[in-house]
Amino acid sequence: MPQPKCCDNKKSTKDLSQTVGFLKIIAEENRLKILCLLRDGEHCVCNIWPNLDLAQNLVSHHLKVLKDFKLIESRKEGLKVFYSINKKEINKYTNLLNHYLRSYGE
Amino acid sequence: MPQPKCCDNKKSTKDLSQTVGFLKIIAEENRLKILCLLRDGEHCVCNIWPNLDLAQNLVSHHLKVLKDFKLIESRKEGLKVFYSINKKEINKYTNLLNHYLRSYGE
DNA sequence: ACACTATATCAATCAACATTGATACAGTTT
DNA sequence: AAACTGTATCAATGTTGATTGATATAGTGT
Repeated sequence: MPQPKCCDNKKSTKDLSQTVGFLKIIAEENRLKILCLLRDGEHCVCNIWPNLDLAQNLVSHHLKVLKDFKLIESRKEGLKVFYSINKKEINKYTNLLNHYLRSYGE
Repeated sequence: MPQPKCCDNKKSTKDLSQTVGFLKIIAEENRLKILCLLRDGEHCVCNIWPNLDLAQNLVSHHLKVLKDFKLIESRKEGLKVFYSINKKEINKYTNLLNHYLRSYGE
């Protein structure tokens, strides 16, 4: 895979800023943990919440941040809301990021 | 590679928080750009600076943040200071991070 | 020693973002 | 319909971190 140029044109500038946007979202302990928790499939808030030493409304807030950025999706079932990973988006950003990190070689 | 557990023990808690620390460092446009610029080898500040639409002291500041976290190293030669990637550390954190991101599969 | 160049540091301000507390809403059970 | 449960929203506060402006330091050339 070609290495990204460093903002020497429009495309690479956009790539960098998208990547940084993604990084800002996941550079938060609780949010990264949420993503980690959702790896084995969808979970309702009532299941996520107890795993994060946080107030309920804060969990809700972080879920919203992740969802607004499309890293997760939600589905309502009765009173409960189930969240799951949006693999497509996560992979998109992971690939972008790997452009920047992977190529340092040994 | 085994997937990291989500803070259900001391080791995985430390991994997560180290990863988040790394993410916070690189989740800044200018810093990620600096890392990107340094991929083809070492550069002096006088070379990095013009690539970042920033004041000189700010470039210096971001370099310090990266260096304090050991993501880059520096070498002085006369008046100039040359910075380069600390591949070992970058790879360490990249691997940690990949534990969290890579495994979402297709 | 003096002027100059490259880089770093420091205090102050500003902006972004996480957290708190209170409250709202939607769906369920009685 | 009233009470309850699970989740979301909102305004206010607090904290972290980026930026600015001014100044310092270290090395170089005269």
